[in-house]
Amino acid sequence: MPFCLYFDSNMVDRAKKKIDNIEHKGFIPNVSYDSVIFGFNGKQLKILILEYYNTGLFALPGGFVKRNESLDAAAERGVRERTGLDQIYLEQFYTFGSLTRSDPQAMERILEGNGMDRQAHQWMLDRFLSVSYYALINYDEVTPKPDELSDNINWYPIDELPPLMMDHNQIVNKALEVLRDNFEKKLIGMNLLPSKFTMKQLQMVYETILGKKLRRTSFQRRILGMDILERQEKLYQGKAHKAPYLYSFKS
Amino acid sequence: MPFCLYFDSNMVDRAKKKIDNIEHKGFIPNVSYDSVIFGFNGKQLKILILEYYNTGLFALPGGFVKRNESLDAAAERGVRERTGLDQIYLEQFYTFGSLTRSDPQAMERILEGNGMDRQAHQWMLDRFLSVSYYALINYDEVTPKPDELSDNINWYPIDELPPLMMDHNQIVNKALEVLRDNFEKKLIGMNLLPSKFTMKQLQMVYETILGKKLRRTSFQRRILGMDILERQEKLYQGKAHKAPYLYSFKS
DNA sequence: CTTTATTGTAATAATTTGAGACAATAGTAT
DNA sequence: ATACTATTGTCTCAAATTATTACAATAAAG
Repeated sequence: MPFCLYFDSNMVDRAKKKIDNIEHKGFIPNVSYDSVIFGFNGKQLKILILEYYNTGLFALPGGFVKRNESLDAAAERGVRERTGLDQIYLEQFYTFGSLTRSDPQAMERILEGNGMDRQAHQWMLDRFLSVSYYALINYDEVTPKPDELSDNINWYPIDELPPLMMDHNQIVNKALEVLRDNFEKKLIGMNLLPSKFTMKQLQMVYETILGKKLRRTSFQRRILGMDILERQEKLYQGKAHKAPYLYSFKS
Repeated sequence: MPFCLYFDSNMVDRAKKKIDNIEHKGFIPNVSYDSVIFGFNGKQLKILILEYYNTGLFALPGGFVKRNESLDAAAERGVRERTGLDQIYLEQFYTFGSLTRSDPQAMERILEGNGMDRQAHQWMLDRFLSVSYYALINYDEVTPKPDELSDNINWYPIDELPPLMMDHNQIVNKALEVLRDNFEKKLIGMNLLPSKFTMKQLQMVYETILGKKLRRTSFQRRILGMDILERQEKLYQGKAHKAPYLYSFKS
């Protein structure tokens, strides 16, 4: 079959645009984002994991960056679509770009499992760099929604994750590392709790994320000393002991 | 001029490869890296800045990621090419992806200034995400080398930077922020010094990066208490006072 | 009205950090 | 030779911070 071996730059432009339309659907090629969405159910730290149709493959929620969309906006859009929440605490933490991270075979299985045309989505089989974000959300406010390619989306405790596709387990580990590093420095614990919470709940969050027991009195004194909490009404839990105060974060 | 409006996927593949060769020269499109290369001359913290031929434009050293090269390897290659050094302390710190960061006009000036064909390098005028790294190197061991597009490469004190193109000033600011956050936590000060150094030199590094004076005695006690230094021979500087010990980092 | 588990805060002990003090030098000046 | 000067390494004691214990104040149950 004859094919033009030389074409002028005008033709190149047009061909490129054409191929972009066919192949990338207006997305930036070779770049994706993945998000590690953390929630806290009162006892355990959990993250949202997708399961793709008919494949048994588990993955982090993620997606692609539109040509006319900022990177942050793409990640925000993704988390909003999965959780239904606006105004999410979201932080970029690393960009993964090893040569071995992409897995075209797994991607093919996902396309097949969804009955999608392999050729029309060939660009998805290419190498991708993943810009990774973590989000902290209020577990109780969320009804997770699967994406177009997936069956299922569920909370998994971070120490009971299934094997994830590609390097997603590694991404989760890095997210945890960075979260722990940033947790005290940036005072972001509130994002995992409802707007009003007890000191005990806050302490549980800290203990779970830092992975160690904290002394109740020191914790209370330290947090109150930071002058970031506002004391609200008492919470009567119907338990036979002193009722705790509720607190909310200032500003 | 007639142009094929529909082509089968095989043709798409071949066309894409062809266009990649013409346009991206084997690089991943829409992704670049930039590096903030820090050095310490004994008094000031400096970074390496490029000046492009005939444009008056200043920029961070950077480049593109080859299709068969990991992201980290690309950044390492870049820093190695600019500094001549192997085994560099290099850390990825953020990926910049706003819609406004790319500046095709500036890019055109650079291509023109270098007498390069605008059409053949049109891909460079597209939108780019920049994965940014910072490097800490031993100032005295380096003879910086300009890249293919630039005239000049020079050390600039971080508080006397010229206006840089695109969002590069913002990238430097973020690098400084992250460097300061990581500095004590990761004990990376040694990378800015020769392998043997005095306590005073190390203190100067800490003071410069943290931006505050430290108490000599407390600093010495704290650092020695960390048990990360090995004491070496004394350094006779020909000065009329007690000679300091040299230290090196353990392991 | 006593008991129980938990909460809020104060008091005290332990540890870390700050700020001087001081002896030991390596060269210079006398 | 001897005294002088600036700097270094280390020690001591004070100040501040953090850990641990103690204890009174509940809210509901028995």
